[in-house]
Amino acid sequence: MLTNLSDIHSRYYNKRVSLDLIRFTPGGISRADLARSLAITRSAVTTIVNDLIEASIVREAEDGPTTGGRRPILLELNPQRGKFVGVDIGATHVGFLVTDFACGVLHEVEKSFDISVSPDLGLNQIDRYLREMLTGLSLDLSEILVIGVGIPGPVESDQGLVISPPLMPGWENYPIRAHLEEMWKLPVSLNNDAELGALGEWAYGAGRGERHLAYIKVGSGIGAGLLIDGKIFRGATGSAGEIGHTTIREDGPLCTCGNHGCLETLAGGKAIANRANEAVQSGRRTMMASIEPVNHITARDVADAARRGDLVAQQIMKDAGTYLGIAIASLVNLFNPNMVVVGGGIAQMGDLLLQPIRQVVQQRSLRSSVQAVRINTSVLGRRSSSMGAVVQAQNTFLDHWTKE
Amino acid sequence: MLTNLSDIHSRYYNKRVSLDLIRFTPGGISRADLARSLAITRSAVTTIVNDLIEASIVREAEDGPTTGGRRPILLELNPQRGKFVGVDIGATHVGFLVTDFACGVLHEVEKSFDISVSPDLGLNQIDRYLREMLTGLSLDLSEILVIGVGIPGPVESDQGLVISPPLMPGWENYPIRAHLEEMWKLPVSLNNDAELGALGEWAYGAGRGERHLAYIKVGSGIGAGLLIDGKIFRGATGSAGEIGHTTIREDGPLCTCGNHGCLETLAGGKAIANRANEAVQSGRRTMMASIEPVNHITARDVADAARRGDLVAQQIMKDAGTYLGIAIASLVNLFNPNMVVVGGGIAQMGDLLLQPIRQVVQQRSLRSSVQAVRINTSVLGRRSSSMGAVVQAQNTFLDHWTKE
DNA sequence: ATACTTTGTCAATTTACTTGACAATATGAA
DNA sequence: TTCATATTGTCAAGTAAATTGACAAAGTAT
Repeated sequence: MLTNLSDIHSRYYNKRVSLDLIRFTPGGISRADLARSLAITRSAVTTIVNDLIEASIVREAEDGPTTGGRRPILLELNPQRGKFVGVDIGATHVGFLVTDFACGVLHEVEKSFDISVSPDLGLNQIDRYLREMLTGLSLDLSEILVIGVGIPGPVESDQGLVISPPLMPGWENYPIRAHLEEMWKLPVSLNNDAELGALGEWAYGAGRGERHLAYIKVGSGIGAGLLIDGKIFRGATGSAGEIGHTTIREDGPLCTCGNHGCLETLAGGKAIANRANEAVQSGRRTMMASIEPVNHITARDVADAARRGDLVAQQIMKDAGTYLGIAIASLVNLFNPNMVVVGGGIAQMGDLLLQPIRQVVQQRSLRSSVQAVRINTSVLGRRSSSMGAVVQAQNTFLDHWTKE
Repeated sequence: MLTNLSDIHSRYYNKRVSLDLIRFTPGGISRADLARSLAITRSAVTTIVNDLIEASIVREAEDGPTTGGRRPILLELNPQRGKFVGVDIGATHVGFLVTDFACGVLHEVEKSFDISVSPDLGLNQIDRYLREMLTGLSLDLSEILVIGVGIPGPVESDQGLVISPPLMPGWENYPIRAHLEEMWKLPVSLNNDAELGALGEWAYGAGRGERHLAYIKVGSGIGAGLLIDGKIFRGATGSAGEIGHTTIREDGPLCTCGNHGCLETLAGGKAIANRANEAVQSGRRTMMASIEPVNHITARDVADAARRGDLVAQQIMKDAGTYLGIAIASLVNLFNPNMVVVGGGIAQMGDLLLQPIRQVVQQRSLRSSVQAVRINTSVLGRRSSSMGAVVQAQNTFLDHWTKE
């Protein structure tokens, strides 16, 4: 996050960064600490913080631990300043999160969804889900400050649309953000779901405060979100981190993108399901053989079986982990992150998946990069992207507020 | 380059960015343009520029092209403000560049060097080369403002040393920068050579002004330098861009790093030489068979033969290009750069190398990323790293000056 | 000529920050 | 307890980097 001057005018920089430090410093931060972090005097911080308190954005919390002098007064966001909504649009589901101003979760819903319908139909469906949820909470749309939205394709963030998304071909160049802002009469921030997962885990999950973080989202597809200095890195056209279509085995299965042996065809949710169905059909001894209807085993079934000790399922997960490891090893070599967070549905597997990943990375990556990187599964689980969407919504609000 | 506020105090930010805009805007920049870029008023720019002119850092150049009103006065660096030296330490050679304050080249030398000697001996050798060169130019060390140094290993830039460098094992944790500053009584900036190549090509070469740039240096080893928003990206431990040890073929040749089939063993200078020697030994028809002594064909010999139409040599170069393409395709997917510059000795091959690279990237990378990326060979040639070293030296000087 | 633009500068004002002081708390030693 | 020392937070006065609003200088278009 830590704000960039290309976005914010230099005049308001210290005010904006103070807000970020208050938002993301674990255990809160005092005025004196702010002064040290910003390299300005305590007096200057006093006037900045007075501004923030007067605008009801920040409030004083309890006193902090002493260090041999007067106790510091810790500062925190004022949860009552307003509400945010985060929407995580997936290929088959859409998740909603309602939070207070400090990102405290007030409500959470997940609904089924089909990304392959037209954008018009899809966004109207999402609109109905959202209004239904808010009605149930006795909330009006106008009480929401900003809505953050995540979507499984490369986002061109200036224009608020997706460009050449492999998973959602019909949505190309559709003005998603403009449509939503028109529909809801609210500011909307639109981002790629893996980017948001990275942001969510960085802010409140497994990667709190890590400088450079990569979040690998393994769902139907596979994508990575990259955070550099706590800021989302999008690349030239918003498709940085699209590792799902990296070739891992040239003689591998055919992918929807036209190539053979993409990571997605080897370690994605569908790939895992396919391999399980093949195993059952070829008559191997596995508890997955009893799953009905025949040939409809899902990735989730494989994960369940693996957890219950099924050797065939475990081998499938281990293979998927190895393929993921190959891609992550090359990411670690190129990007040298402080942390890699593995998320998406598959991440619930925990060590069964992490162990082969860690092993391959250890073997294939440069020593100095391996020593620096922590590899773990997501802490927020299916919430990471919608949580990231809320953080981006909060960002949008604070950016706008700071400018005036 | 474009300066980051984490390095520079917010008070001096506009002054520092003005300098960068004056340095790197092709065709110069006027006060009015500065005001627009910085989003401050022309009055404010006037006082900033007056400061810079009074310090002899900037001067007024000729008038710019009119746009229907008074002609703008273009600003440029004052070449006479002082001199910089750039040093590019390679595995087998060391290159020196002496420039004026505006990075205009005054002198250039390349000497043979052996990185496998101890750091003490190596740095003393470099010291002798430098003093010899300056004597020849009737220059005293004290007339140099800053010396920029590039080195073929991952640099920990705070401490000014290399960590676990595959190419220069004896140098690990040796305080290189401290030693040089002590020896020369001058400020020294130490960076990885591929990073500097990227910076050099970005500032004055094939990638002028590109937002996100990757520079691939193919020499004895293979490394990449990454520029994000015109700033060097080092990663957590300074080893971002170390793609030489990415596994390309698991059944490939053994690498010095202990793994099999690293990119370096397939497309590096040594790999190319090895394949040529093998071809000659196996009796294939090639003009390289006449090279003496037997079994001592170098990568340069292969390049020469390929350029003169030798089919065996051309096939070897094409294969190397294909392997490089595989690594670059995965870099393009992950990093989504605006431009990839291929440099190092091998880059002189031009299209013979670029064609297979472009073809593989086209085939293996995401469409939206491929459309955005330009792939070209270096313009500065063997100068790119030493030029980048000078740019970093200039950076160091300007950072320091701005703070006081 | 006249109207219209754009660039660069000046004096007066605003504002973000510093300086230097001081009160309010805390710890630790005599 | 009492005193020295340290840290946090605030206040009034001063500094300096910006703004505002004016204007001259230098160009183009009609």
